[in-house]
Amino acid sequence: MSDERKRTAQRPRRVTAQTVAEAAGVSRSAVSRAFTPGAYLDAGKRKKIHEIAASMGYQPNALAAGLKDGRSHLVAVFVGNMRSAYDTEFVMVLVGRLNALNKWPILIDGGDGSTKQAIQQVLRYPLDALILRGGSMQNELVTQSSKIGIPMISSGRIVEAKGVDNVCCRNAKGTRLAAEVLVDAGRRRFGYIGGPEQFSSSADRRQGVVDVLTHAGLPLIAEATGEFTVEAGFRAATTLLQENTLDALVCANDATAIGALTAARELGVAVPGALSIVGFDDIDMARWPTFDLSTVCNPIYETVERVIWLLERRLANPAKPSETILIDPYFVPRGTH
Amino acid sequence: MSDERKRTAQRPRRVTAQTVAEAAGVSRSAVSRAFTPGAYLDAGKRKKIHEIAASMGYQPNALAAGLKDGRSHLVAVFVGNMRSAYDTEFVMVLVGRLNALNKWPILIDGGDGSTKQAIQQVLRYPLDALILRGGSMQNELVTQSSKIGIPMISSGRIVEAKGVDNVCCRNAKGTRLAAEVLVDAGRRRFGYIGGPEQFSSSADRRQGVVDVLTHAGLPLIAEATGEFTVEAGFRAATTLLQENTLDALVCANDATAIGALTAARELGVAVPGALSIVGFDDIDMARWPTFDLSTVCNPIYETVERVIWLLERRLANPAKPSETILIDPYFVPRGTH
DNA sequence: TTGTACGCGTTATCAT
DNA sequence: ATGATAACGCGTACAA
Repeated sequence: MSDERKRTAQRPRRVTAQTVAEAAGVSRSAVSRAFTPGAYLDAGKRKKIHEIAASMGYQPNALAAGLKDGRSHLVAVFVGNMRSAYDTEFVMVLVGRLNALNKWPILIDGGDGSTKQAIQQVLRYPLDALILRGGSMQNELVTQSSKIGIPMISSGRIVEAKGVDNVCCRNAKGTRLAAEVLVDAGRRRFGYIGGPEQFSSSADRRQGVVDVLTHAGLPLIAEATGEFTVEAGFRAATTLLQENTLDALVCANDATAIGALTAARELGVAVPGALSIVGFDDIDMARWPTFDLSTVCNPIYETVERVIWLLERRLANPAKPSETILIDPYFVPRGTH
Repeated sequence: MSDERKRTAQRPRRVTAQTVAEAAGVSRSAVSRAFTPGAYLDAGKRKKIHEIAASMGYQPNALAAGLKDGRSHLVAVFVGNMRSAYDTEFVMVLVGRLNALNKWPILIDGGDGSTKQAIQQVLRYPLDALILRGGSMQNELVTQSSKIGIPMISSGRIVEAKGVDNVCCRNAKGTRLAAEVLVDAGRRRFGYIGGPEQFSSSADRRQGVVDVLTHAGLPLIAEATGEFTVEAGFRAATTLLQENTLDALVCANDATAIGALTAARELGVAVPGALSIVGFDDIDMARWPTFDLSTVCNPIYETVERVIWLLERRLANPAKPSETILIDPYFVPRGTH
């Protein structure tokens, strides 16, 4: 009776194969076989077990199965900045693909500082893999989980460590493409709005612009940091445009460019008449009629496809040497250049 | 040797408590106790075990622990529409809160049709709970998991079923607040752009507008469906404004309103001079300088807080009767009314 | 304070 | 084709 009270106060445990076996008058292993494709089992018996299982709401416990065969089918996804439109679009596509493969993405907000303890905790799960999207503070995570032996795939930032595969955009090439288009169109007075310095992608994208300008014998007249956000892009562009006469503004990403575009409009600078603005990433919003932003496409589907591909290869062969796949961005001409 | 080859070809298994115990010259239970706060264990021995564990990269396996105590700390999060800005903002906040509580969110894209099989698969995990965000096709999911006995918390859509807790915005009140502001400001010729019919929130939001207009003795001059997206809002508003003379446009959500705002600008209709436009949700974008959208706030943090609160209460007391918490929206005056 | 032994739910192996 | 049994890694009741 004390036992009974305990049982009702506690959460009722899941229905187990044992219970189903008793209800069906078969052995527990028969139930297990009924749910194992290709296992030897009388067809009628299998059907009967399935029916009883369905009526009792039985499903094999994936945790116990994973304990047995060492595969949890759980994949942690660390997102550097959950407020970035590109990163969230990326994650949503990634989640859909993982779902389709019966891999279960555990999402971790890598943004704030409280993450350190979260890292510890989530690494207690025997993860099939760890996927990193962008971010900067993940060094600890990388060392931790490579010690544990969890395969890692990083995207948006190249991690040089054993057992880490990478998928990354050719950032410098992207801005180079954009800058070339603007130079060819006759633009001569360039400004640049970058991202935070700690991101290597920031440096690479800036370098692409500088390369083209140097080659064309043009100066980079002014630059500022836009922090990768609309608000910061707005502020940076406002300052830049008030203090300089520019005819081209290359931005480190689309959010920044959209902020810059808004600033130009408020200042009465005609886009693209007097000023060209280009972004980077090609997020959904860039396509909206209000913006119609010329930008560099950082292809999400292709990148996710590569991440998934590396994931499957790594799972098939854990000893496979690490590799880095570079994705080619391309210019998307729209209405702001 | 065949054994050895197998071991290197396969993925190396995680370090286990047994291995650490051998390395430290203690029993396996001592290792377990070393990681159990408040367990009896010599302080020096605990420290030594921790050091050795750290050097070997040992962490207790959360799967095995969960198998023992019946709690996986895994929470599935079903997202009805991963392309909705509001839903993604919501999910990101939710994920952060769950992480902080050491609950691990498994994200499921409830959007496309391939989901049915995914539902089956993810329910094999002994989930602590299931959180539903919006969406429509989740009836099967609800019956399935209530049979299994997994607690569910739905947000954005009220699910009438035993064991399902709900958090939902007072949708009609929200649009009522907005419509009242517009009527008080002297607007008389109203249009409405709604969402898809299968969502109850669509009907409720429309009703709020109708209530106010009826009370004021005003007609609803024209309406259309905006599908909750920017593009559809743009198209709907274009048609509505070309075929009618309106001075107020209430939209079912912010995406729709932003589309409508863009359409008004392209048609040369002055906002807010000749036309008021209000949205619903108060997503990040509504605040951006280009839009500066007057809208109804559907408070994300408060809603997430309630979801978390219900989750913890349910976990503490699985037999607790279901409840529905209603959230009060409020009008956010900005530049479009 | 410490070690032994059991159970959590599953699947694979081994007899039958 | 089927049932008993071992093993996966852990926490803990129990005995020492």
